[in-house]
Amino acid sequence: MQDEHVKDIAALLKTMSHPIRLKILCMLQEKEMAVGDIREEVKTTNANVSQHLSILRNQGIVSSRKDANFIYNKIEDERILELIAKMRELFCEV
Amino acid sequence: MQDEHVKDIAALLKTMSHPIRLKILCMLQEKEMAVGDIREEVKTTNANVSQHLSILRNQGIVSSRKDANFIYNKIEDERILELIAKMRELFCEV
DNA sequence: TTAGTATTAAATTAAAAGCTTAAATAGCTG
DNA sequence: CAGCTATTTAAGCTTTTAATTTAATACTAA
Repeated sequence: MQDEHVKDIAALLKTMSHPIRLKILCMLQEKEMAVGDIREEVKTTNANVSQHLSILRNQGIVSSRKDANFIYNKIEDERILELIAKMRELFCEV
Repeated sequence: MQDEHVKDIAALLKTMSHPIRLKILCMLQEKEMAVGDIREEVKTTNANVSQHLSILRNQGIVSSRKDANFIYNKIEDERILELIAKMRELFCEV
């Protein structure tokens, strides 16, 4: 693995390494969700969820679409879906 | 994914998300290495490598054996090998 | 247009992580 | 034992990161 890859992947892992952000990514595996929906599950403030979402968007992991008052978020990068699936397989099952 | 898993995996990712530590883990995929060997490749001080290794050991990711003056390190957790292989496949190839 | 809801931005404060340097430990070898 | 090498630990300092609060913006529907 070249240094440039190491740098990029480290940055990706760092973005994913916050419990709230990781949980958001897990929830977004199944369906797209608005900020309010996410807030209910992770038990924090709207503003806090929004901040974490913007970190995920800046990394290119999550994308958003706007519909009326709501902004729906989903995982943009297919590879993240695969990576999380692998982590589930390795660390959650059996 | 339950909250406990989220917490554990987030901690694991955090440990792996430092460029030096990630590079160390990549190097240890192939063979065990002493602190000095690692230092040559990551361009920092012995003390710094040692500190990063102790973080990796505390997480249970890396184990060490002593031989004469040298301490040889290797990846202890098979799942980390698999996870890094997956990351390579997703983010480094093609 | 106004009230209400959802989202974002900015600023502050507190906590954690990282690097450097220097000192300490452990084991080999002459 | 004395000197050398490899590694670890500790202290001090700086930089990042996290969480919270507050203010601002955007849109909808009555």
